[in-house]
Amino acid sequence: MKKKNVTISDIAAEAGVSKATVSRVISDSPKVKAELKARIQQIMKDHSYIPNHLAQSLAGSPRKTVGIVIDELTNFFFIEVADGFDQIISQADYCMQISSSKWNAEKEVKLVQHLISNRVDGIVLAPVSEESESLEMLKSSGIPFILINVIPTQKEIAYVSCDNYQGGKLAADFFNKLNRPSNILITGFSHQSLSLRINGFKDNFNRCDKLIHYENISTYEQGYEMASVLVVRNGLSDTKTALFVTNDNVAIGIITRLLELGISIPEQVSVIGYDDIKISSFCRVPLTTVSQGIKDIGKIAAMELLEMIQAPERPKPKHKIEPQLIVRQSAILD
Amino acid sequence: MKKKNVTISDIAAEAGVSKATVSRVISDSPKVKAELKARIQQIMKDHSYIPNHLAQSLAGSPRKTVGIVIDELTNFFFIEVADGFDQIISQADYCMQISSSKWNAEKEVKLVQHLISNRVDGIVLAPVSEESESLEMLKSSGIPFILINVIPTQKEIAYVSCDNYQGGKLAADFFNKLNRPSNILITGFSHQSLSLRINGFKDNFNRCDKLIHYENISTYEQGYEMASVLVVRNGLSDTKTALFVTNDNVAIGIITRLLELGISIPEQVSVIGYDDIKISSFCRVPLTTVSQGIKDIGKIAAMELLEMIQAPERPKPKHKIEPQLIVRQSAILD
DNA sequence: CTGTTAGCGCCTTCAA
DNA sequence: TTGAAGGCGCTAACAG
Repeated sequence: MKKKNVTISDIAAEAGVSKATVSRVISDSPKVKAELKARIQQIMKDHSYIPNHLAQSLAGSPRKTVGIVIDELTNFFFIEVADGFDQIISQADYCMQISSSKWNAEKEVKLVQHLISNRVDGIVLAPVSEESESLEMLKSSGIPFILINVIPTQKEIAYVSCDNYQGGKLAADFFNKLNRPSNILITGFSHQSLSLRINGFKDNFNRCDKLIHYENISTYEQGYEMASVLVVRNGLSDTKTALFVTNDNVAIGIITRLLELGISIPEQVSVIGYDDIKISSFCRVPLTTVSQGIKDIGKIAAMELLEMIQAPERPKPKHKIEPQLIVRQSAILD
Repeated sequence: MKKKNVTISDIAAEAGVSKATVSRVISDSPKVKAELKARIQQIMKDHSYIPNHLAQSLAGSPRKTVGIVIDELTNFFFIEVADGFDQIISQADYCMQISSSKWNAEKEVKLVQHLISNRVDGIVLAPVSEESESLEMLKSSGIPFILINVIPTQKEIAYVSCDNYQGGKLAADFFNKLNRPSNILITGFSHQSLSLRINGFKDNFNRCDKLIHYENISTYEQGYEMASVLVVRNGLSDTKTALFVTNDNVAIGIITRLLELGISIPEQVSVIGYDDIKISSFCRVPLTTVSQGIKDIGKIAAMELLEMIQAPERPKPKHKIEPQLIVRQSAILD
């Protein structure tokens, strides 16, 4: 005997009016006599009636909902982007739904499909790959969408992304000036944003022949552990070294461990990170890092998405955010 | 001339069959001739047809969606809970939607209402207050729900929460043994979980008369800044002090700053945190903290919620998780 | 195996 | 200012 959901008919019956009238009360239409309206509202309240939004949407009323699919929940980069996004979107009285693909292309497709089939008003996607299957689905769905953290290979797709190549170049320029005998590059999962950073770095660093490159280091913990390995394998205690770590989380993990091992930063080992997540400026050795204005990414994406929802036919907005090297303490020029 | 969404009728027409048949193909029913099925699937693919999930749900097919409302996105506690929750929930092939109330009761109500009106199958809520308005809505909605990070005052409400009073007591016991001349308590926003920790602490710490209490410190940054104040105002450099900080994020911020100021931890200042977020074990001075098994909270909530969705009539599950003091380095007994 | 007929809960003309 | 009727896209019995 599960409690049946109360519907518009129920409350219409109880009020002795038609469903249409109740519907008008729901949408706060001005053309219902005030007294009647009040009475109906009371009845709705008494029954804790909440309109079925699925039915409302099916029948044509606005969803007021947008979805955002990120790659990873436990990564401050994405969380900060989502947070910035939420700030704008909720001001406009939209609801935001986050979900995480966990860097899994299949899961991403599933989530995007779910969003589309739920007919949300707009979608923000941080795609696992720049040639994600999701893109075709998104395009043919007709739902406005924006990509983040990637520059789409196809034209006519909206995006907000850092100029990652340029970011890599900034780090390389700094490395060139730093001019350390030993130089190490530490990167994460394979992803367009990463390849560009790597290319930007390698194309501009003038001693790539001796560059050591470690891949697939993506988390704070992995960085922390990696640091010990680095010390042993690459003689960090003996040779003055520079580290370019393409993810702040990892960089902070590395620094934390290096300090524990008594290695001075930036004197003995200089570290440049990437992202400029919030804690980078607060950690033990404030991080010199390539900033991509994280909060902005979320906010810009939100504003543009809102625009696209209003006016879907406009040309697709494309934001390539200029990165900036923030010099703090983990790597400085003398 | 916006592209009209393709519907089940469209593809039925094109295939020259009835909507019912297409519907059967959608739900992968076995009783459609293989050949026909293949042909219809092809047509669906050609049109990038994605069924309208709103209509499906309205007509009775399962939503396969659950919602989780947390208080704060940029807080590892909630993110880790959500991540654990997601792990279980997605194995069961459900979609999870996260949203954040930002510690705002009104926004919480709005989000919960949104979830209910979207007729999700289940809801997890970290309520801003233990007497949240949301509870009534949730109860009368008939949708299974579980509260986290709070012990509801009403009976018959499912929850998964740490025994926060006990957590406070654990810290107090440790403080008693530590027996420092100066003792400071640093807490965050007003919330049941916090009051209990405070009570548990105060009821069991045997020198409360001299206890100094700072409130409303909730983030890493605030902790970082607070530390400088503490040093000046409470003479941390002169008097051996113990700090109980009811949030790891804050504790780490404080420690970071204290180290910068040349204060030794745990010798000069001992710090006990609360939550045992992931980075607590990896930070510069691994944190002694009260663990509430964060990942477990999410996972247990997920498993129970799934059960509740299957069998709504069963007694409501209630999990009071026993906290545990994890002694690492930031506070140790000699 | 496939088609027909009803709704699901709500909104939206169009009349009254 | 209110009501009646049709339809949104899909599923679920029943028939055939």
